[in-house]
Amino acid sequence: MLEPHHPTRDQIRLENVLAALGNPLRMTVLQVLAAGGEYPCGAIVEGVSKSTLTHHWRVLRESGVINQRASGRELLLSLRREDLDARFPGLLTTILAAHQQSSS
Amino acid sequence: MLEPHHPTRDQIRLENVLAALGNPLRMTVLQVLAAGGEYPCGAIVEGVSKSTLTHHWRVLRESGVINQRASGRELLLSLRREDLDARFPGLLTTILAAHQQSSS
DNA sequence: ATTACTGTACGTGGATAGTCGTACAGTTAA
DNA sequence: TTAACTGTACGACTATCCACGTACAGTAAT
Repeated sequence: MLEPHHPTRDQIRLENVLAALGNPLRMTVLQVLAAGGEYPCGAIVEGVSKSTLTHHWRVLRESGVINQRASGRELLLSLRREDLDARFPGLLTTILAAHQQSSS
Repeated sequence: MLEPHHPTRDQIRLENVLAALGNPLRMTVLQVLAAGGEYPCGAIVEGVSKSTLTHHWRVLRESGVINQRASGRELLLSLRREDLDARFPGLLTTILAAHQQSSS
């Protein structure tokens, strides 16, 4: 399977990250991936069609939030925590904490 | 002039805040207001029509980012820093720092 | 009262977002 | 080699976003 395009660390733009996370489905994905590890595309969100998920993977990938790595017939998703922490220190941690706050 | 509707502190939703700031014009507004104080609508951004600005003021207001207060024939805009800091500790500071990082 | 000023409301048009179904490419298993 | 599985590509459709011009309401100044 072809490796999709990812922005380099320096190409990650704050506005794209915020816009990507300004969506409930994608915020949920962030929360799942924040625990660490890799997940195939189909193992994160339920009740949404495959083509809809593909759309959201693209938004998250092109904004620099996630990485997609081919493995067999799966694409494994993971959070680009090191890159995001290096580019915008504290941002991810603060957003995740705010989301916990918000959903309680 | 009629006071427009603002969400209460508890009604502020993280996703709305992130979506509001995931736009270059509105991020610029945040940066201006972050210095503190109140500004009339027409004194923040140039080169955009009044009706376009009204649209962005609504997005920022309804997401809970800004306050609009009537004063004479002006509406004074200010950042809802206390409310945002109370609701999402550190979020605003981190985003502003990230924006400085991003624009350099 | 009349005029000027500040900003919103409303309608419009083009662009983008979000959803889906179908079709297809690549990989693995039978 | 066939069949099943994972996910993307593409096109369609609806809804929302973003920008604008025009019209109007409220306030202040003349």
